[in-house]
Amino acid sequence: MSPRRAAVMRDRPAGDATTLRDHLVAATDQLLDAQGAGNLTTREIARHAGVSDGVLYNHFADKADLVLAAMIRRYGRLVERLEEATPRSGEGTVLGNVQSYGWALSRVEAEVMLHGAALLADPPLLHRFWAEIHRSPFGIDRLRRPLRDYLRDEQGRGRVSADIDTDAAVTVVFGACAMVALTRRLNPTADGSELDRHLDAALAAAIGGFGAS
Amino acid sequence: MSPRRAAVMRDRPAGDATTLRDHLVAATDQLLDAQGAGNLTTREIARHAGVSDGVLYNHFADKADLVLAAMIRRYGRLVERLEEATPRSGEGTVLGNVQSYGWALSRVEAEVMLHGAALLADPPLLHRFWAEIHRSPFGIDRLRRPLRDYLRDEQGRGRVSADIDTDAAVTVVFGACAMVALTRRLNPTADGSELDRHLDAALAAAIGGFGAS
Amino acid sequence: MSPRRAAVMRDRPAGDATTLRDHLVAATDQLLDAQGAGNLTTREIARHAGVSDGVLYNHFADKADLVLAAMIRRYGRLVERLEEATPRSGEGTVLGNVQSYGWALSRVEAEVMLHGAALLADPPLLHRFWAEIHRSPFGIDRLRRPLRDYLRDEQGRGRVSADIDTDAAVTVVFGACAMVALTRRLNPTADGSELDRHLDAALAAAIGGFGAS
Amino acid sequence: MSPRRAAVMRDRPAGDATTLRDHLVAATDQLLDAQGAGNLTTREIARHAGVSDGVLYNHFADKADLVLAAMIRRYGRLVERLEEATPRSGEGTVLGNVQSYGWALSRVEAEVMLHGAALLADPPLLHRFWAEIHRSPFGIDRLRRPLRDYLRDEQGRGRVSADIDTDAAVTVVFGACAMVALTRRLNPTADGSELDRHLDAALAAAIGGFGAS
DNA sequence: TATGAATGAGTCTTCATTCAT
DNA sequence: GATGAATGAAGACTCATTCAT
Repeated sequence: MSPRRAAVMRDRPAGDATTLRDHLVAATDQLLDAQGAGNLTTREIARHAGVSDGVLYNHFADKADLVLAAMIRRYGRLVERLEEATPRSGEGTVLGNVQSYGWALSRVEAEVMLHGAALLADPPLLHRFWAEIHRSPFGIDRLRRPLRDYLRDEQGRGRVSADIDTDAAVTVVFGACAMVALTRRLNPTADGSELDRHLDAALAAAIGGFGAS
Repeated sequence: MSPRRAAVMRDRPAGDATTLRDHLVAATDQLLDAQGAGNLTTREIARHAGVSDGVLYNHFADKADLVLAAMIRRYGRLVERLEEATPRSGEGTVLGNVQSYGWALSRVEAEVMLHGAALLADPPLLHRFWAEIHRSPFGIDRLRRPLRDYLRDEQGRGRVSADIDTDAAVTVVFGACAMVALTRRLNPTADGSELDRHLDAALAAAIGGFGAS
Repeated sequence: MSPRRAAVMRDRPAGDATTLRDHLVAATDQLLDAQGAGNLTTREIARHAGVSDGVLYNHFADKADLVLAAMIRRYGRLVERLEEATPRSGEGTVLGNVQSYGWALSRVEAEVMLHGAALLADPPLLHRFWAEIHRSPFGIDRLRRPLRDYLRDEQGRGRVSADIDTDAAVTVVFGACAMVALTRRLNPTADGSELDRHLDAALAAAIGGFGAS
Repeated sequence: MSPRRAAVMRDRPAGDATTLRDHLVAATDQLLDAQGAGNLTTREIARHAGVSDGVLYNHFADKADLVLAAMIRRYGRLVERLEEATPRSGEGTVLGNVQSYGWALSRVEAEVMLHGAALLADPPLLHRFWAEIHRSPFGIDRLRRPLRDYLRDEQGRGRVSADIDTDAAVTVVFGACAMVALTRRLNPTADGSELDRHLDAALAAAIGGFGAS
């Protein structure tokens, strides 16, 4: 005599432990991707998830709570994607490694930018997101850690200056990639490969240094 | 002979040529600052400007038109503020110059970020903003030009590597400053001077280069 | 299992299958009658129907859609009422039959006139109404058909001239009745029975012919 | 030291006695023709008249007052147009005379119908119109009088049955023409000449009579 | 627990009317 | 009297949230 399951959940294979809550988060995540956070109605989410308008409130305090969960899920996915792109120290050249990591990073940033913008535009939601992120292991720092660790490893191998503040270097790389990502967002019609070359040049400038020796 | 002026404008000193249109833009600008663009209603704007609900439509096609005007005004102010911070080539050290410019830039970016986010979250508005911006001299490039020109001047003096792509270098500086600005936005309670030191370190890393010689 | 019903519908007897949609159409129909279509607000409809302002949009695309449904309902009722008044050929006299049908017709026309006016004043609505009407069997022709069939039957019996265009005759009868209906509408205080006599005279003139034999 | 004249009125030739009031009525009349009475704003009227938004209230109690004046003017024009079409008794045939008058009448009715509809849809305005019309010589009866007088003249000549109620006959003719006018309005794409033939047939049926002799 | 229609506060926008100039 | 910007009361419609079933 278990409680009623939503229609969508009833058709799932027996072993599937996906809860309706997860299902809602996943559906919201997809819609977030498709149309940004601004024009997202609870009705659309319910429709897209194949459930009734009201269930949402059985699993989340309010709409913001659901959107928040979806954004966190999205953040988690992006972190994983980024971790896969982490270069291995000692292989290739440092510049090549950072550049290829930069390409992946820039794409992740372009993707995160839209949702980050929605967050920035909604301070209370941002605050909740921020608090939630820092509860998970490493917090926001987990995003930066792979590159920092890589740079430190290369310092150990003598391929990166020993007297460099690796945290500062990470900021430089993340920043350059973010600038290119922003340009990509602002100019959707821009030549993508030209932006890639610009990013390569920027990372080369940072790694080589601008200062006259 | 002439129609009446809005109640708010009537109390102004005789010489004040501020139009109600300007007044509305200024009021919107202030509210934008105080609460972001997402939760901004026409009624709030009218109330804050001290005028009736409908005036807005005597001066602007619609709400978006007013918000756009306010954002452009804000953008113009920021550009000017930034131009004042442009370093003079040949004086001090390149690193010191870029760092002090970076502090100003980072603050400008922190300020622009909130409204840029609203823009990013509202594609049609972004499109109109973008078109409007590029109609003014230099367009968005005007933001980057002062630093690029400075770096080129220093190249001429032999204080910046001749083989550096100055556009790429600008991207690196803007990016690092933007990262710090973002952190500032995300952590309003963070220690500002620590962020300043981090920015100095990042710019030093970029200018000096990370790569082991 | 099922969602709740509107407060108004909850008090209905168990067997009552009236939907809220029907209830809204009926309420609109009544208001249309009471105050014409020009000054009809969605709030008034909701208030008069005893429901909240927003329900309307759960059942209709927009206000026009609801008003249209109400008008079509009204049109259907009138058509039925008119069909009941159709004379039987062979009985009484042709003049008497047409006159008594004319009385009914004139009253129907007086009633339809107000809403027809609203329709005429709102071309897009008129267009939708027109399209909708023609989807139902017979379309607008269904209104004219009973009288035309009656006249044809009488032609068969030799009680109406064989060389008469029955469609033209229908136009004459409908027109005379409409003129009287209009007068009724314009002079709400006029003596109704005098108008009835005038209508009788008009139909007598048409059936007898004006021309000197 | 006469009062200020509106800009539009200043350019008129010296002898032109047209008042601003008349000018406003004429402008409204034109707009009424172009876009019906429903979507008519005071701003549009003022713009079209080339005057300021506010003058209207120096010459009329409110918008309805102005629209009313325009409708009365329009009514007067139509009456005149119709009077010009009055047939002369004794000439041609009665049927031919009534048919050619009918064509003119039907066109006048088609034109009046749209504004009449607006009137019917706005009872208070209708009431004022009605009162105003009856203040002018003959009132609404002036519209019917020419045809009635013609029929009476023909009765005198023995070309129309002496025992016909000419008022009733006028109702029949006006009605048939109105039906055709309505069809014209409802089916803007309909074949005009087919409608003309239908009207001819209807008038022939009425004048000849339907009843088997 | 799921359902989905009902709720009603809130949004942008229009427009007749007013009134200082 | 003329001007035209200011006024503010509606209007249609949206949508997060509730709740009887």
